[in-house]
Amino acid sequence: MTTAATGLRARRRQELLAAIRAAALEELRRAGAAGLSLRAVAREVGIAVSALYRYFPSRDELLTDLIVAAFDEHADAVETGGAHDDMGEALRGACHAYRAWAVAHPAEFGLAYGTPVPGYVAPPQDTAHAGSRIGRFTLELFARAHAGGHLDPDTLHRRAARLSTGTAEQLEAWSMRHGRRVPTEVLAVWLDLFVRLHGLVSMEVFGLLRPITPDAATYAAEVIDTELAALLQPRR
Amino acid sequence: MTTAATGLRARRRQELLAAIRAAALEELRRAGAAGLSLRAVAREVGIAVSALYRYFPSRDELLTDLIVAAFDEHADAVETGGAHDDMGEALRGACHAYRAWAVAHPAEFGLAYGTPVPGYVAPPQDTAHAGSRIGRFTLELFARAHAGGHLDPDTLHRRAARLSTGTAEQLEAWSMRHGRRVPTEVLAVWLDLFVRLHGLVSMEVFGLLRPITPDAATYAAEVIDTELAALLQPRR
DNA sequence: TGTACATCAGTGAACGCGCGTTCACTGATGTAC
DNA sequence: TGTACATCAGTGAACGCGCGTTCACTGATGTAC
Repeated sequence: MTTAATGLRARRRQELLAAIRAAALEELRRAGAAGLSLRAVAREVGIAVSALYRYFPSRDELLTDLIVAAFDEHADAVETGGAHDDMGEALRGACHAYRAWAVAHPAEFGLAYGTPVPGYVAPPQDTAHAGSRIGRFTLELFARAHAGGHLDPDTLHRRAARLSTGTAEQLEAWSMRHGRRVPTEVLAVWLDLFVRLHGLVSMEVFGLLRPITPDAATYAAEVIDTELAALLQPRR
Repeated sequence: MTTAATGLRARRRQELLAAIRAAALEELRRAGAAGLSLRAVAREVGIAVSALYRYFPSRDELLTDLIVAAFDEHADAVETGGAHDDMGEALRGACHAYRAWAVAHPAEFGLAYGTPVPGYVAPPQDTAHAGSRIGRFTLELFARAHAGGHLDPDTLHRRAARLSTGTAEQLEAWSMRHGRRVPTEVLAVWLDLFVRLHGLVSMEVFGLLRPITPDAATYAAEVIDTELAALLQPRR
């Protein structure tokens, strides 16, 4: 007799899986990726250690799961933040969401984008898709902004003037691989913005900005404004 | 009877200390900061574990020592790279040295600037001085470039227009603390460059650029060129 | 609806391991005279 | 220069601990008839 559309066992399994993930995140925050311990996770959930092996075949698989989840949540946040019809608002929203999620989830951010965990290599087939979502989404924003004539031609020209053929080829290969055809200099300013934003956020999250600008939120807003002002058409 | 100006014991002590540091770096590369183990270090040096306690009172002190050394070596590299009379060359050299050292020493870079080691907090009085050397040196370069009229006034004006009073106060407090009086917008473009450069380097070192631009060196040179071109007086 | 059997989730003990730190020790280096 | 003593660097065993993973088990959930 099936008790419901999805059986009692299946439902309990989902609940416990969620509890395990939550406890693992807690542990990640407390002890870091290298210190994440199955026994501590089990203790927190209130089950035997060995029960974890019904959910994850090894500690590394649990780590991979957390990494993929971090990428996905971060991408969800950026996509939500970038959901505007006005292109300027969309880009601003995406940038601020990128930062806001990272600041609110430093441990997950560090896990996904920080010092690699030694002795652990994330299997690319698992993480590649989730890890590239933000890149694909923001590139799509740039493509739309460019198509709509919102990008400043001077900025594009200046960037094109410094673009090497080597970089151009790599950028084009990447965008092709993700099915988005876009002028090369747009790809270049897209990556430039990304790099700057990531530098800003990782310096803040890892505490490197604290001695200089303790109130990093204000500074972050300025950097995003300055960068977008240089990128977007002055008249709008 | 003293056998030399610095006694036999003292000399041996220095040698063994150097060997311990070298082995600890090796271990850092292999196992990461969280996995750095005194026993493994002792094994590699070929001494008993307990002997390490004659050199470092605890594992954490050894970590602190490595962090300070990383900051210092990085700063040495940047100061050497920035040693030019021509201000453009000096800034370019410093930026490239910043990146080159990081790419050549990924483990040390990650230790100093990456995900914090959980359960370990570097004592500020030990790391603050070494950790701020690069900031102080590059700010000095900016101050000289500005004094010599090498910074592009348009860029400075544009940046000043977006500068909040909050950020301005924090930046000025920092520069005062390090005894360098400089116009606020110069401080702002200095930090902007720093953030961008750090984003570039940490994305490369942590492998985030690999899927996009596998040949990161070429892209890095472009970013540095683009940024400096916008910063420096067009005529030179 | 009721019964007999199969599946499967969670248990608890055990394995072998490496860890940081302490401590009483020994033998070599350094010092006073 | 030679001797007696003090200092100190390195040893090796021991401590208590937490770890990932395996395995035979039990009892509850699900299925077939």
